[in-house]
Amino acid sequence: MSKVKRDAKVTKAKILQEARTLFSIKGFDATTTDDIAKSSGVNKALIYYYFKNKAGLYAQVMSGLFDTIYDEVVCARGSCNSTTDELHAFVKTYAEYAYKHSYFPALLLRELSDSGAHLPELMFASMRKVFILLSEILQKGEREGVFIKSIPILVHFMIIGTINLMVTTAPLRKKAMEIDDSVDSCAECSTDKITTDIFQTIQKSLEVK
Amino acid sequence: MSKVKRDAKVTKAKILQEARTLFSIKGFDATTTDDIAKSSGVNKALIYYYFKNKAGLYAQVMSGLFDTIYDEVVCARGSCNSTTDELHAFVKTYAEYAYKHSYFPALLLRELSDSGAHLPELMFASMRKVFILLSEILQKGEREGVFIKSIPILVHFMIIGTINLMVTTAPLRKKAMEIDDSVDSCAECSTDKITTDIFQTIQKSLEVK
Amino acid sequence: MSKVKRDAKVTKAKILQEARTLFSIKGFDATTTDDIAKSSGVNKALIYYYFKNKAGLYAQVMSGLFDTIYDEVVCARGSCNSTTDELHAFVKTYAEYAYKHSYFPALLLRELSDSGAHLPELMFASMRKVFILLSEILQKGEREGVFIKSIPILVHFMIIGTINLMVTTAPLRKKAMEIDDSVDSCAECSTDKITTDIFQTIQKSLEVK
Amino acid sequence: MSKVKRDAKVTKAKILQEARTLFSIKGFDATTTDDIAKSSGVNKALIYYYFKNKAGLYAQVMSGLFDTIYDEVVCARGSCNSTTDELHAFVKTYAEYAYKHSYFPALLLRELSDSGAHLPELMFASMRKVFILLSEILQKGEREGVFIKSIPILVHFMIIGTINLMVTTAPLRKKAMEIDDSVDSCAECSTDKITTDIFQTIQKSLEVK
DNA sequence: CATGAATGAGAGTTCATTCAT
DNA sequence: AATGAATGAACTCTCATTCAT
Repeated sequence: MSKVKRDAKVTKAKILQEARTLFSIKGFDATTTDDIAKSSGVNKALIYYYFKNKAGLYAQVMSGLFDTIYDEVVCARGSCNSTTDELHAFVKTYAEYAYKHSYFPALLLRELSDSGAHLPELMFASMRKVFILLSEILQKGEREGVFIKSIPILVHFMIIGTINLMVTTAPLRKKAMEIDDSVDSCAECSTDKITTDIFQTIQKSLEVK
Repeated sequence: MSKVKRDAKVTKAKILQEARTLFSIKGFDATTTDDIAKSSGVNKALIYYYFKNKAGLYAQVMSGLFDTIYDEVVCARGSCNSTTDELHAFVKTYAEYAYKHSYFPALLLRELSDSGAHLPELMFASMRKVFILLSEILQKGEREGVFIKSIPILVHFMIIGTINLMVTTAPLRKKAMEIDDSVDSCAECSTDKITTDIFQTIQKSLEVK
Repeated sequence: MSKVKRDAKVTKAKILQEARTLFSIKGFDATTTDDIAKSSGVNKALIYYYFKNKAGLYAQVMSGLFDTIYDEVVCARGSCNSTTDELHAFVKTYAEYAYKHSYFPALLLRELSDSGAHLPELMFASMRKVFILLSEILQKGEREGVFIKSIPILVHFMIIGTINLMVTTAPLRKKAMEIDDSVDSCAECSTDKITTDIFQTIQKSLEVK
Repeated sequence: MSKVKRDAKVTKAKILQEARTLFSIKGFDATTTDDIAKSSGVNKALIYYYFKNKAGLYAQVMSGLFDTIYDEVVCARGSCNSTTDELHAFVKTYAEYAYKHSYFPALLLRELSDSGAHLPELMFASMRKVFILLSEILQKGEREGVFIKSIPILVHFMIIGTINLMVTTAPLRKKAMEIDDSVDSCAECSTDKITTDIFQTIQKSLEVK
């Protein structure tokens, strides 16, 4: 029994958390294992002991993220009483998650911009699960006659593409506004306003006339 | 007719072209100046002679891209005879450009995922010009009573976000389809189909009832 | 008894020693970190691990030297029983140190010829301490009425300037003598003779008539 | 006949002058041919055309210096009417030259700190000529019975060592004074005062009692 | 006489990774 | 479980020098 209680799980979690933050801020390449070790307050070699190497740590960081978001969407969907509501819940949950964990959009966009070159299997599967969820909602709506037939992946990308860009460009848009406010770049829009607008756009396009 | 090339313009252009390709495939960090020099068939030091440093080369590469796309949109807009047409031209031009120069979406997403941390002024200005273009179209439509009031940046991100993701994920979606084709991920959709769908979605959401 | 060396202190000392030698022979710029690493039998990166960068190593090398000389002078001064003796001890100690560690005058002259452009704070402080020591001796002599009032820095530079030049030009003077011995350039003078001569010169100039 | 009169001599002189300044400020290694070319307003390649290489330029710069100082001392000596006066003229001329052309002491000290490793023959000869001059004065004084027997090289180094250090450390001493003025480092002494003090010191030590 | 284009050889520095304890 | 010491392979950037005109 050691003096200081050193729980492997706690240490590992701390490393994962710091890595997630750093990877999202600086990207995979620009984040060094030294950075992560320092932030986590552990020795660099320990990272290799736990995660084999930098790529292994990255993979673990990434796959954790999508599982969380998947769970949240599933959960939110539970308390809906119409398919339209479910669509709304999807948009709302995703947007709120993205705004709350602003490292997430950065990581996702960067990952997708690689054409999945390094995309670990695990992460791909997790990402896909979220997409399947939306597909199910759209199909259900179609069957019920409340949505017209659509191309699910386009709807999906329209939702998450817009939200992700809004989150990652937030500081940029704020800066732009200070320089030139003649064009509204929604620099101070609330998450709610954005969520609503995106949902309405999607809904209108799916509407059965 | 000399064997030795000593034409600054030609050499510079060659470097820029190879750099563009490499940056888009591997990103800024993972692309080395050695790579670029080798691909361009020039001595590494020449890159520094012309572009001061790696970041300088990157900045020139990026701003060149947006200027090109801006010009193409402006050009396409010229032969339109309604504001709705102009919107269509915007979507179509952007989509076609993105599909044709598939390195572009990767570069853009990667850049935006950095929250503009390294975003050179030059590039920011070029990007903004494209956005302003769309804003003008939307405002004109409003004034004419053919579009409802909208949030330009959301419309913009909806268009380019969707297109960029479709382009960068193309190989990924193809791979996914081979594994599991139960959910349509539009792996073989034509540029035209995608353009049309996106345009219609946007149009419906802007429609005055 | 392990074969592999993992003793930080020993390794660090070895690097410092080799660096000192190389810097004194070739100067800061012409000495490469590769040279130092090779001489020390360590990996180049280890230099950065211990000293942050080349300049940091240099600073450590230099301030170490002055601290040593300071200590030696203080020590020698301890066993003196007159202020004149103390002055003699100063000259003698400095001269003996300079002749024994002949890399030192080279490093010092080179450093001072830079007008302190790169002079690290640490080193400046160490250098100054030696000067203050001499100042104290001179002041004490004044108070006691054995020395006339003098300008300490001039006395200091007269002593160390002469000694340093004698040491660094030793090979040059030997070479010169072989070519033309009509003018005595003291090519084979002993340290003792030089020390005595310098001391007497200074003493005479300080003498109260 | 070209439009703009481009006199080779003028261009060469300009390069030499700028090189002298730069070498004295930054030393041989840290001065780049780019620096010199830019300062001189000429193309880099021209330096190679005129001086073969960087070392050649350096050699030309250096040997020019000592010839000048030699001439000035010889000249000053001409209007003296005692050997003591001649000694005074030597100190005075050297000090004034050093203070006026403050790049000179830096170059000299740096050069001497190399133990003449790179010292070009030409420069060595020029330096030696100045020393011989002093030797002659000292010998003459001895013969006349006004000076005691001395070691010429020590007298020489005492004079030029002190002066050179005073000039090169001027900025350093000024800085030191601002921080701590408890010890006088002669930060604001005039050239005249320094010259006088050095001369008197030397004179006293040579005095026949 | 003068220049812009181009190069080769390295220099300092960084970093993922491993070793020994 | 955890650490400081050590390494090898790269990477960015610099610079003296040369080429072609």
